[in-house]
Amino acid sequence: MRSTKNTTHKKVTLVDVAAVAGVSAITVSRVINQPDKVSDLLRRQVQAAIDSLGYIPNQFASSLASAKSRVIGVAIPSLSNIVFNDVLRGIYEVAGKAGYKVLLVDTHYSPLEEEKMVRTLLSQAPEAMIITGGDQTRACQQLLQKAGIPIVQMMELLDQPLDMNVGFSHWQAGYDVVSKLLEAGHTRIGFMGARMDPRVQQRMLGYKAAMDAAGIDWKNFIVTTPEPSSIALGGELFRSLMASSQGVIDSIFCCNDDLALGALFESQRMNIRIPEQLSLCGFNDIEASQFVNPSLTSVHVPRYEMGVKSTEMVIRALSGKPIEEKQVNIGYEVRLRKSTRNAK
Amino acid sequence: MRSTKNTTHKKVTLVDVAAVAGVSAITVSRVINQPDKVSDLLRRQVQAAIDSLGYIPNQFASSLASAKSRVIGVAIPSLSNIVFNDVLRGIYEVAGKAGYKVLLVDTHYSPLEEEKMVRTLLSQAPEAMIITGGDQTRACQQLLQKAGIPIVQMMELLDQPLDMNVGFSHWQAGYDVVSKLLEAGHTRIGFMGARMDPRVQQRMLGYKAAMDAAGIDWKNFIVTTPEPSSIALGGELFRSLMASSQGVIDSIFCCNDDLALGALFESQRMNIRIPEQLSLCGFNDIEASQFVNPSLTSVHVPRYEMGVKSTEMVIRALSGKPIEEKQVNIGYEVRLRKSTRNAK
DNA sequence: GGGCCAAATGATAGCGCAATCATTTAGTCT
DNA sequence: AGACTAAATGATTGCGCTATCATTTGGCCC
Repeated sequence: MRSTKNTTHKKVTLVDVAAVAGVSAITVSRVINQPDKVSDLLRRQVQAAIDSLGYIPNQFASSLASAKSRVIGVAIPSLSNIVFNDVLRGIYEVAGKAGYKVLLVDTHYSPLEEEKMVRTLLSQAPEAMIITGGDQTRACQQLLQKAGIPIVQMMELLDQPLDMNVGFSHWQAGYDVVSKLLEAGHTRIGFMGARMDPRVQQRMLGYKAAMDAAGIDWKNFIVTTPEPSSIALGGELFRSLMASSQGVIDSIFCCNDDLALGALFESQRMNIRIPEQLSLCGFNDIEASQFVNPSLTSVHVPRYEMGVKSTEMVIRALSGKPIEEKQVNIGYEVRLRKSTRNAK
Repeated sequence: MRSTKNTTHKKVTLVDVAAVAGVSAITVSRVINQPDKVSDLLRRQVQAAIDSLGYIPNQFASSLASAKSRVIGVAIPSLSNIVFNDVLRGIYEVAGKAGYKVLLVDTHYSPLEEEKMVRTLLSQAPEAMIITGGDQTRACQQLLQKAGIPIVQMMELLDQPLDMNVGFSHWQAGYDVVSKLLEAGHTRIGFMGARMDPRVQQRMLGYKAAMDAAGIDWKNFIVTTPEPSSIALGGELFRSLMASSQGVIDSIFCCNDDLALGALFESQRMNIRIPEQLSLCGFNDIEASQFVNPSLTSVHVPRYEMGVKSTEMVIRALSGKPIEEKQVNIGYEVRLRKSTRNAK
């Protein structure tokens, strides 16, 4: 493509802008990065040159020279799981406002994949990282620690965080759910689990602990699968649990709301009345849970707030301000709704 | 922090690796970027040095020197709307496999925000862009065109794409839905719309066109709101539509499944029987629609495939191969389920 | 065995910007 | 008015890497 004008298609650089504005390159740089260090007159002049040339700074050059990327690396285990939507929204919200870009990767619930992704992320020289949970490979943890940047591990409370930690105890939440069901007079409490990632495992361990504490044998009350969770799968697991438990169970704790909704819809098709014949409890409290009929008892988790808090913490760490608490318990709340009855 | 070893905390560079491996810097660079151009011996030697030093390449330096970012910029209107999850999954999948990073921004359904975000994105020198729809500001379009990189506008079919385009006709889909309802004997067809972004507008125009073609007055059959869509809102709009239409409508076309589910759940609470008293149709065909009772008639859209196709197209364009079709109609399918009855 | 070619490796330069330090200008005080 | 300070602006240099071209090495042919 030829151009008769002098507007070649070569990239516009700082120097070009400086030439047009009749100033030095560094002044242009200042107009962009520290506008208050430049006089009004020059600032206007330079801004005009920037606009007329359509100048866009080259972040690579900038980052290379300043050793600052303005990037926060984020690793989540799944893009399909809507649970992470809200977390991401919080992260993007806070990061964006503070002038940080977010580089997001999906680890597909695999520590090995995660290690590879973290490598990729680190080569972008992120100024901080937000990652999910604590089951990184040893190599991955070393990489992260060696990076010497603020790190938040989010979603669950960890015994030995790499750096900072925002989350809640999934074990305790599982324990609490079962306790509530026991209080309401249930005794034969089933458990449905899918994907079985570390957090689901914790919920299940909480379930088992509470059952053990109540002296109830749970051996025939559990169905799990490593498959990714879905409403469809919830229906299947429900059928399978009803079959294997010979129909004696009086309630089910589902490891998440997808499974619980699947179970609920399937129970409707099987003409099993919820909660009269069976109480149902989910986890995460997604929007549908509140509106489905009967409304679904679930564990509400402040996901958006978790994203916000995680991001605020890394940004605070970057600003050099002291961090009050390296570990933040963001909490949760068991919300009893109509899918669980009082069986006493 | 002092270190007695010679492993200072200074960043490890290519030169350091080269020194340890006893080769020149450029050879290390080749081991990383064009391994087959280096002899086995040296490659192993260098790899050992890389591993022992924990070297991670600095992408900024690399990108600056090579003028290649290996980044694809992606702009979507909302992180909370699960519809984009599937699209993103497709994008990340294909991009990741081809060695591209994805830089994602959320435009909050605002062209102005989008323009700002596109600016940010462009300063990262993405090699290609995937953006949503066609309602960019004029300035934004100019920026994009000036960037001279492959661009896909996805989600809807556009009359004048900036470059490439992957999507389907929301107008036609709206028209088709109403046609099916008419065929099934419905005449008083309502419309519920939220957010009213360009694609929802198109669906509504399709609805109106089909109603006009059938000679049916739709004036009192429409409720819309600029608020973001949700199940809760679906319930509210449903009540409002039932009130304003004086209960004469025999079916409702909801602009998406969230609204439809909200309407369905609310109708259950209001003891309105679906589909006996009222047919209900959604849009997008999210997973819940298939499993809710009664199952929800909806318009199935290949979202994952849309993400995949969009990304494949930009990558193909980047590889210099010719593009068969600059515009791809990804299609859709009206899936009739139990929430719509045959009223004839 | 001399000459030739391809493969392997290296030396040099520069990508576009900001850190650093140097210089100029304007402002203030006595 | 002179001396000093702060604010504004500029010159130089290098961030870590890769493109480009130059050089070396080894293999092979007649």
